[in-house]
Amino acid sequence: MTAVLVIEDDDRIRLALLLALEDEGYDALGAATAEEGLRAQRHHPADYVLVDLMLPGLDGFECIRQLRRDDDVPIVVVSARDETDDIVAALEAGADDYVVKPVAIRELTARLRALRRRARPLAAVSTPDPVPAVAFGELEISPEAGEVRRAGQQVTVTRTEFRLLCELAEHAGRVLSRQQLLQRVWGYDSGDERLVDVHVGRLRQKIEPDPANPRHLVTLRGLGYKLQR
Amino acid sequence: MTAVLVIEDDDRIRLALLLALEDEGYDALGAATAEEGLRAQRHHPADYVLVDLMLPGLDGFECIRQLRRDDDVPIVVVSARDETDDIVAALEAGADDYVVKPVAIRELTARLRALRRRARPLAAVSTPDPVPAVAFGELEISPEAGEVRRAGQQVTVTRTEFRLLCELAEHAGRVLSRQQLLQRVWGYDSGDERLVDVHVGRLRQKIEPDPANPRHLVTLRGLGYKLQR
DNA sequence: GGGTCTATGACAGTTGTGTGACAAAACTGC
DNA sequence: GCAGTTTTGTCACACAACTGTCATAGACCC
Repeated sequence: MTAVLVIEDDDRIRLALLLALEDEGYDALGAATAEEGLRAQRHHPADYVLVDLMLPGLDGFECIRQLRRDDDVPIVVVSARDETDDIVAALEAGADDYVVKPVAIRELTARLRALRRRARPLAAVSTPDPVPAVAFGELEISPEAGEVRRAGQQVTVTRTEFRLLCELAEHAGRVLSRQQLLQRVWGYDSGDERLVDVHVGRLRQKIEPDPANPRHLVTLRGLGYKLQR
Repeated sequence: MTAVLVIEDDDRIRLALLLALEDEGYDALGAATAEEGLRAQRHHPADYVLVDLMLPGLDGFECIRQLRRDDDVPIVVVSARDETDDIVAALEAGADDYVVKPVAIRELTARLRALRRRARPLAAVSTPDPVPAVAFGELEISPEAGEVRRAGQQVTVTRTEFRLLCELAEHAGRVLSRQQLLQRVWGYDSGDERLVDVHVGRLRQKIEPDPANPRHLVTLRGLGYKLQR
């Protein structure tokens, strides 16, 4: 599950945020001070950090700088102050986004998802030999690791589906005919083209937000299939 | 230099943004409509795109979706509307950030810099080779991608329409008789010439701004059809 | 104004695509 | 090897999209 750390000294606001985030399906954790938050993040790294600016002791700016020193986690400032100076300073300190309280939980989670799309896949940073991942907006394909993620969520695809997806990804934006796919994915020189349809259908069930209206794995009638962002 | 594309229909706001961005050392380019912006980005990709939501013709949301389809460029919405629904919809459509007008230029550039930190180094790997397209004035025909775009906006044409269009484009500026088209597009040595009319009509519905007064796909009475700029 | 040419809406036949059901094949743990 | 599970390929059918024909109305030319 996706974990969020909320660093906010006001108990009521922190609690409200935590509850709202949990309602949205996040695993939310709170900290009342910067020090506490930094410690928590060091020991149990969350996937996102929300941080207030006005904190007792170490303030938000410093908290962001310290977080950034050894963590690439997306940081969103949630502050009551709507001053350009604060916004600029927070972003310069290393924050990724800045929203002004009170903020609708839907906006907040939408911003988290937007950040998720940009967040570096962990592997690319921490693995000495980076896995050549391919990203298509919400879709991430790691051919080496043999895994596929949609909006950060890992989805399990079968080997055939994976090969099919890779083949399409390799020629992203271009149409591949059913014949070409049969050839490249299955190694068949001829065969029933319906086979491709079926596997495309199954793949859509797994990687499309709305499989009935595919946005990435699209059909080009009479031509074949194409993968696009 | 870092290039920014500003898609905003209000001339004064666009100009103000462009000047301010240039002051900050960016190479700023403006577009008054989504269509114009999409075309600009396709031909001269900028490093960032700022886009308004309320645009004449194609609106901002659709513009974002189309940009995202084959571009990983950071997109920031600059809108007068401060509604949660708009913010969520824009972010879901693929925007990376959303700021409310009027916005301090310092905040905007700070947000751009924050986005740059996140800009996917993977982009180079994941961005597919640009799909070759034949440009024809406002029209772009791309056999590889199996698509046709008018003013940057994708239009779906059927296979027959596509072949017909290609045939006309190949002999752009010259008249092709119905017989010639029947021969080349359909492979018929003889047949009802009305068939060509019908398909030309359907094609016009899709690619002409005003299908009743065709400007590109014109009739030459008694001779045939011609594609012109 | 009459003849010719063109545009277009309606329609039915055809083709292409999506999908659920099912059985064969491959894999798994024992 | 065996029983249970997952994956794969085949098939049939329903549905959607496309195509070509036709009829009608309108545009154009002399």
